[in-house]
Amino acid sequence: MEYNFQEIEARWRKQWAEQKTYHVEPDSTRPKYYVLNMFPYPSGAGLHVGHPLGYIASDIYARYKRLNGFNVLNPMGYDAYGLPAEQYAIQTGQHPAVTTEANIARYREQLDKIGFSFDWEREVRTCDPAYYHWTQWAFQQMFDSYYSLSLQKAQPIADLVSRFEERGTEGLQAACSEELSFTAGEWQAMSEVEQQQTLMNYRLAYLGETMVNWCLQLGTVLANDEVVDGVSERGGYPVVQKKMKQWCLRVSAYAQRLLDGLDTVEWSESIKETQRNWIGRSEGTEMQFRVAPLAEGEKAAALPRPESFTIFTTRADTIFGVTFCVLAPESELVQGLTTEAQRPAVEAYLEATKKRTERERISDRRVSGVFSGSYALNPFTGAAIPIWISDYVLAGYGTGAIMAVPAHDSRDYAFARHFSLPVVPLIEGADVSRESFDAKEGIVMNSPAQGCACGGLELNGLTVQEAIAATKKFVTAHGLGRVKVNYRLRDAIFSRQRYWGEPFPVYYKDGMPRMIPSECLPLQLPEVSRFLPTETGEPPLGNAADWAWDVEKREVVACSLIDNRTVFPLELSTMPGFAGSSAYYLRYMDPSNAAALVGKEAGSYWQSVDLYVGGSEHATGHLIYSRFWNKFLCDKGVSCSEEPFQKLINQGMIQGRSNFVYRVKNSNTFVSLGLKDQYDTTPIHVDVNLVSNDRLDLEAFRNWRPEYATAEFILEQGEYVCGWAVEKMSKSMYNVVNPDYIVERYGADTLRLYEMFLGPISQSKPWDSNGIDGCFRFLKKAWALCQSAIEAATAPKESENCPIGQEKLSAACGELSAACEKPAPTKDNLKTLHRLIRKVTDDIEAFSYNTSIPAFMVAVDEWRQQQCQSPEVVGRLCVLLAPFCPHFAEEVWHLLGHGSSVCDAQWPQCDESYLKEDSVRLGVQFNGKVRFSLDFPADATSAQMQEIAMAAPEARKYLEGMQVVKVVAVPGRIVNFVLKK
RNA sequence: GCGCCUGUGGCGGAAUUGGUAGACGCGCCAGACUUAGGAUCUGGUGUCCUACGAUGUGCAGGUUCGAGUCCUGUCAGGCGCACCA
Repeated sequence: MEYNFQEIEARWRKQWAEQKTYHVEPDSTRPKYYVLNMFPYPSGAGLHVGHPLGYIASDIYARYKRLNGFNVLNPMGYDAYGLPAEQYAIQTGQHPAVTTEANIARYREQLDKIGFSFDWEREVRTCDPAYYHWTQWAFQQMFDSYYSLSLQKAQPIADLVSRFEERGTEGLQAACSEELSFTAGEWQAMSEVEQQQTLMNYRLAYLGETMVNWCLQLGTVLANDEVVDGVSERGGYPVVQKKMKQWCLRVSAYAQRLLDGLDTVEWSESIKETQRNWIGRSEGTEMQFRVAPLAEGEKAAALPRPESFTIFTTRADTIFGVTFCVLAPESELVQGLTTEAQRPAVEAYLEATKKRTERERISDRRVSGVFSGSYALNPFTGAAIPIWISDYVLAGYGTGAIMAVPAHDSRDYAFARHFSLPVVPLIEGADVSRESFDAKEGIVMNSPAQGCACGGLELNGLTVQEAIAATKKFVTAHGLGRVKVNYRLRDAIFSRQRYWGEPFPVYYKDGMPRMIPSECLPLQLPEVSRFLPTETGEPPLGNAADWAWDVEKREVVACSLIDNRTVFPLELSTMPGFAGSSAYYLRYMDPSNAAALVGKEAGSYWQSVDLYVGGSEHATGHLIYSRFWNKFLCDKGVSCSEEPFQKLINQGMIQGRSNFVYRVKNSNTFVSLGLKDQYDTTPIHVDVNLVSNDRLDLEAFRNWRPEYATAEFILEQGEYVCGWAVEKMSKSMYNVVNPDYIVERYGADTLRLYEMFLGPISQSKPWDSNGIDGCFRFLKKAWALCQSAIEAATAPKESENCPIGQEKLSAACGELSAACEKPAPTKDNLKTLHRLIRKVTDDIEAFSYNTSIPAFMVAVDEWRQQQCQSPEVVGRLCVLLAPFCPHFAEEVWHLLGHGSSVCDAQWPQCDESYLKEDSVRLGVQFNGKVRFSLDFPADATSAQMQEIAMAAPEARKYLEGMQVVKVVAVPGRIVNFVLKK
């Protein structure tokens, strides 16, 4: 019987849906396993073949785990908030909710055709109020928390308030925007608004005046990871720095835990490294530099002149090579340290710097700066050194001030050379005449002799590493500064001036934000008259007629009712994309719980994601934010696990493989690839769906576009061969391959098999339809093998003609196969089987699916040669094949007479005894070169192998006249003789 | 500049601990069956040579009886960070 994949797949698709085969509930009698895919944004273009790559890989693992007795959670949902739907809305007026709904329907239809074992009853959508209820709730929890550095844990903000009432900031170790210092008395003397402003400094979700990445074209701010090379990741519009009041999340508080957690998870080294870079921990020293008194006749600026300032350095050992200091232009110290004489120059410089955008700063790295007029005193030597201002020092990192050591820092060096400042080398043998010596290695020299201002620190002769440690110790002991750890990781900006996102559950009273009561959540996204910013430049929610909060009625009311006594304006910005994706994996555990994000029972059963599959492009976005979010929820006792994703697999991107036809210039004639060099041609992208194995379907091409209806072709051997190139998969290059097309033509099982066969999951590779026939052929061969086994099992009763494909079939076949004698598997059959079991089991555990598919092909070929008709062997083949080709396996499983789904079968165990060979053929080498092979007993020892090899007639000609120096015999591998004349 | 990863036939890619490099698939070649084949089946296919044989995993060294695999250097490609002190 033919392998009718369309009929088979449709039937099981229906059956699985009706039987709810993939629905799961917590079950304390079985171990759990949680498999998760990064949920997709439902774009208007639908799925292309790249999307299912990761889904198939994780589905195989999910099914494999289930066959091994695990209770597997494998959910799917949609990251439904996002820019494209909103931009489409602006252009067409179509409400984003409508387009999103339509796109989701299309995605679902496409996903359903591929045979995933998703539990659709657990679907979540980030734009569903029942879902974003908990996004808003988490935000409020962060607002009501601060981070205690002594406990390394988020704590209720109320605890901080009572602490302030008792002791002020004394002894407080808390993550904050700015180090504050006040007494209990001072706290009590503050007005309520002042107290609220003070608390903002500590809240984990806070309103902050920060420099943000502002994108004018998108009309919104962007997080650091959404800006690439000074332009927006989405759209590529310019991004400028702007000071704005925005909601922020104090991600930086968790920097150390985010770093430490990386050592506990099974992620690829490269993605861990990317996160380590992004967190950017650097251990250094903060040192106080006193400011030198003004010289005679100098006039200070009007502003109060600081007595000292603090710098941050990782190279404390180079303190004796400091020849100047540099302040960031934005530093608060600049005003106070600028002398009257230098003021015009400094003002001019600050003005010029402000005008330069981030983009210009990156592209144009000319050395620039200005002298402040003031001098600092080296804390060790007391020497006076000039204080400069330059934009190569960043205000946002460290203290915004540095000590410059031109001999050992390339940026300081460039600056010193440009402004003719002295360079003092400190490392033996370092040549600093042309460039600085930046490496942290070598032996220190040139530190002053005993008896300098801070005598007792002797660095000469130490290695750099020793000198850093010695200096740190000295600095701490003498109160010159402190050891400090800095992180590059910034707080996440959490406001977006957009419509299609989660609204903030916040209203404003006296200019201070207040949370709406958590019982009133979710605060639903209002309707707006238009999706663009308002005329006054407010975010799109400014267009909503009903967007005010009535604190008495506890509901949303019309904006016209705002009186700032009982009715207040609501927040107009919305949350960014990463808000909704930060805790969705928790929601899948308990998707319909109305009382909590995730219930205690569900949470403690499912714990965390065991296997997470998705693209590596989220390394510094989603994968940082959701780890932060989870750690916070873990502190609050909501999440049960410190890390949300235990194992992470990054699937590579599938690129497009474009095809070209070559049009002879000024004609409608197209020449085949091999002959194109004989003509003057223009390559034209041709839709890859008109091409098969790089051969163009001429008829389809003529019908593709009206202008090609009369096309003429110059063929090679009767065929038109197309050129090809690997490019990004995109509509404009006509190289988008739609999975529906593959499913229609070859079936879902072939698609699944082929996507895995394409190469290692984590590698990026182009989609190439050329190989798909090989996988299709394999399934057809496997089908034929299975058919003969089914026939053998059911044939004896010729009178009852089994109508295959009918409903009653499985029951009927069950009786039949029990009644008749089944062909027993031969030893060879079983040998092939157990070798396959071993290989496939090992491969799945290692996510190396691309290598287990060849193993299936070889095994099926072997069985066909052995004329295997054993239902037992074929049955176990079905189970092995079930994760890869579920429809196929299910069909054969039923035809073999099994009543239940193959999904609930048991994964076969490998019987090692079948793998042992009686004898094994090994190469015999002389002087490292294989000369002949011999059969050895499989369990031969090294000594026995030597004996056999030396006695072999073939060996005589090599051993003659030679002296055996050494014999190496590796059982199971090789026998090697080392000979000498 | 710093960090991470990858280099194997015409192509995608295999190769436990160092042990007969190129599994499997595509493509190509030959044959069988066919009125026909973009169907099916069988055999062949790294390179050089008529053959014996030689040679071969980016390049150059090293360790070893033996290296795709280990070590050193180098080149190329990809990714991440990037004036982070």
